[in-house]
Amino acid sequence: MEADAADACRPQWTPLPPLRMEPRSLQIKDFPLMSLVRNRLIQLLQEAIESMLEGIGQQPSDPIHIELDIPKIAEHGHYATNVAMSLTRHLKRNPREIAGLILRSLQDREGLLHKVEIAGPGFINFFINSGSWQAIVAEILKAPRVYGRQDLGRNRRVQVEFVSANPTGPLHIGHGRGAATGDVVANVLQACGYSVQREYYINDAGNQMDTLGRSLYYRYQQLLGRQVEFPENHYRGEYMVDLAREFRELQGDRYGNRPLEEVLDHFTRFAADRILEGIREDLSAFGVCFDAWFSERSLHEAGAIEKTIEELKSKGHVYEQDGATWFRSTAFGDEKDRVVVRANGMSTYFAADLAYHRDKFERGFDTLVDIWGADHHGYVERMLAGVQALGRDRSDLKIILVQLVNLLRGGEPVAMSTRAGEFVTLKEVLDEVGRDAARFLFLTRRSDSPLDFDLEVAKMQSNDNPVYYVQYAHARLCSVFEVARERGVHWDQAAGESLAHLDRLELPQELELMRLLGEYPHVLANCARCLEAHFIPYYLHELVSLFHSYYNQNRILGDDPPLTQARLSLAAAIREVLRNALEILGVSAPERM
RNA sequence: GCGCCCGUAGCUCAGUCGGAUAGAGCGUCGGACUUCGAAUCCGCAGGCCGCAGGUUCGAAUCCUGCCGGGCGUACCA
Repeated sequence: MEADAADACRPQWTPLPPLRMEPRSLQIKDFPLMSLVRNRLIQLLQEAIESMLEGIGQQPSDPIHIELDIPKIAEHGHYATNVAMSLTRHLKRNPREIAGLILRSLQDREGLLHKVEIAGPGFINFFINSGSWQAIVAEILKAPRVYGRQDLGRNRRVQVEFVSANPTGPLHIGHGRGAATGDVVANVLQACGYSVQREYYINDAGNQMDTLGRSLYYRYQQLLGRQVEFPENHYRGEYMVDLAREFRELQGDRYGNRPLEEVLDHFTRFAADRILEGIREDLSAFGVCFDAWFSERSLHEAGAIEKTIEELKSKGHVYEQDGATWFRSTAFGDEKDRVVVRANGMSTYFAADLAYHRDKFERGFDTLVDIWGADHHGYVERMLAGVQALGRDRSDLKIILVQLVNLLRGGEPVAMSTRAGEFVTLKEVLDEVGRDAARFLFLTRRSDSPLDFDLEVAKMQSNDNPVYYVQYAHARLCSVFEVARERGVHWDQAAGESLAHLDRLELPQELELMRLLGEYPHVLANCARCLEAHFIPYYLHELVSLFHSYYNQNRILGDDPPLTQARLSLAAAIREVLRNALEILGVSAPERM
């Protein structure tokens, strides 16, 4: 069982090679694999603006942020920027005049640009040379596995903590969404040059653990035929009965006559361990692995909570009132101070959380990312207050709230009540719809937006299901190469890498496809900046949609050998980007389907 | 009551440090397989971006108020 879980945990695709770079000496020009055209253009603009400011005797004030938009209208160019307009205030000149000054200083030595113009209120529109787009294909073919990787993170250490479901029951579909989100955010951060650790926090302390142990104990008693009443607000799910059965098989009937107090610990441990094992298995099946599993109990055992409260006390952030110990979170913007030690001497869950986050920082992480269910949003402010009281910056902790999942079947809501123990587990969903569809659907929504998850749609193998739309494109591309081989057409990959024949790619759709391929690194960078995954599915949809359209109108394998070579190179580049992006999503890229 | 999030096409949703004429899927309707995969493509229709003000060259995006929905408001975990 243990070995199976570990195997399932191993990715079935080839893992990405580790990022090996010297973190210190990095310049933009060292990263040709970032958005090739986009980043080069931004660089040219930066230089132009600096020299323009110098020319008119202005200080290059705050770092100038250059935003490059893709205009909605083709006549406005491939890229457009509004820097001239955003500089009006500082330079006290009108935007079109500034745009003119910038263009005068712009030095396009390598011939990136075909045409530049000033338009509207002061936009600068750029038209890119076809050759620049074609170079993107060559770059992708040279290093497809690392395409999109970049060094935004400069190796800064980030920890992503996610799922962290209480070990009191199996994971349900909502946890699945959190798992997919956390996993992909971590993948993205890794791809963007952060050093990432994935951690699961196990709430294995507190009242709920006793409740868990008692729940098992009572179910066990019932199995032995005792008339015991199962208490309200205990864990009534069917899984608890299964667990009792399993307990009885392994441990026999000898606990039947033992009083609860004597054996509670034993029952609790058994239940928690077994449930946690199940959680691990479910996550493995979902393709989610953690680097570390952190036990709340270990904090208690190490006295970390007391130490944390001591530290807060020494910094003057803690006071006594009504017999309890309070953390003055209002000093950092929380609406109300929070109890850390109750009047009965027990510390609160929040106190453990403070200790936990203190521990994370002590382990050397520069930034912490917490992924929480949106029902915990009321805890965000106090946690941020805690981080600040511990001497860190508020921005060192990023809390991502993942909204709840509404489970539907054929448009009808599926009743889910945790209290009655009737909920749809992640495992059931995976068994029914499959891992690829589940992951993809979880990720096609902004995390802060509630998600309708329809089981019927999810398992539908048709155009209703976006995941197959994307995978189909990949399979189709593979099939093209298969057919080429059958016909004895040899694709000269080396030629593609060296740009040979690529100048034959000049159809508007081809240029647009190449432009999109070039945007991929920028999509990843956006995901890393916003800590959001959903841009990737949307990007994939756009890319694939354009490809399908192109494919239906043009033949890749034709009777013009150089053109065929060029199109095969383009097809290969698209396939590589699809594979690359799907891998980040944890979704397979099938060669056949 | 207070706090957070959300109101964009019939439905589900993108639009993320304010940009030019508002985007996609699904659904409706009509077309395209003798040709590299029709799980695909092409076309038509569909909008006071919840409402009202404000900020400015410019607002779906920022601010204020209201309306509607979700969640949270413990010396629970």
